[in-house]
Amino acid sequence: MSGVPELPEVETVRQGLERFVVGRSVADAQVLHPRAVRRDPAGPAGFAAAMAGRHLERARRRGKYLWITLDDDEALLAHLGMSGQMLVGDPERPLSPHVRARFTFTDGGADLRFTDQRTFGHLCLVPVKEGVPAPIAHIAPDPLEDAFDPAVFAARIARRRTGIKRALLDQSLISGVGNIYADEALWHARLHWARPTELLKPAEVSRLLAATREVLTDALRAGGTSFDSMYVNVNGESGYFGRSLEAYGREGEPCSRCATPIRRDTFMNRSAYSCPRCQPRPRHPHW
DNA sequence: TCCGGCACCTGTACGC
DNA sequence: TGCGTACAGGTGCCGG
Repeated sequence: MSGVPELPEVETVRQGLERFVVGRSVADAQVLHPRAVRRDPAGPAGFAAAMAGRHLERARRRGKYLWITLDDDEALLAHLGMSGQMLVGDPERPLSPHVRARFTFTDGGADLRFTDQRTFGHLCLVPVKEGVPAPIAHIAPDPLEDAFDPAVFAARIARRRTGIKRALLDQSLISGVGNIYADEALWHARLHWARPTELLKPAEVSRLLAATREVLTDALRAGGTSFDSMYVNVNGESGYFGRSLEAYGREGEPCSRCATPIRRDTFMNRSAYSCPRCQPRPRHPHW
């Protein structure tokens, strides 16, 4: 199975869309699985009809959301979910079983296929207000955007009453951080995932933010796929699998700083990996 | 308003 | 071998 698209992979996809589909006009749109457009009030037929003939202007991203602007007021919004990919290639090639939506273009060139094994991803045609698609207006900027304000982030963290990892995963506070990079950022910042947000020192919050930016930036650099031809996958498969992770998925392996075995805890029916020595458990954990 | 918990989905790994 | 179950994950939604 290929990896979950994290922010660096989504950015790679955005760049691929910018290169291969932006500037072209949709001839025909097909929805092959209704769940792919479940967030679109127009439904599969309405979505497909509304996409036909549209000109694709720019590919943009916030956190793990992607959108292609269609004009000043509307955009095609996409989330890759757990397994989504955007594939660009020969329009005559056979349809693979997990293609959920397909777009052909008026120039007759390569088509665009949204494939998604586990169907957590989705597409929808949405209004844009002040440069942001309406359904994601509640999402905070991601830490690599100019719009991200560290002071606002710190102030909001201080008002929270929860654990720091939960806060890192809350897209309304900071977007684009998933389970993997949350654990990695916390390891770099030497903070335990259950540290109560309201008790974090300002220096710890800024350390965490710096670590978050660092892991995302490193991943972006390592995950940058080059697109040599139109017929490559516009996805981010060379993402975190190509890098060494310090905490995530390393239960029992020695911490690279202190050699203590990495610990795995159950967290939100999932996992949290940390170094028991570098990231000591707080006195009053917020599980 | 804030917070925690769960539904959604399917391929893979593992135990009996 | 084959079956059943646990697990992986982000996000929207619901209830307290």
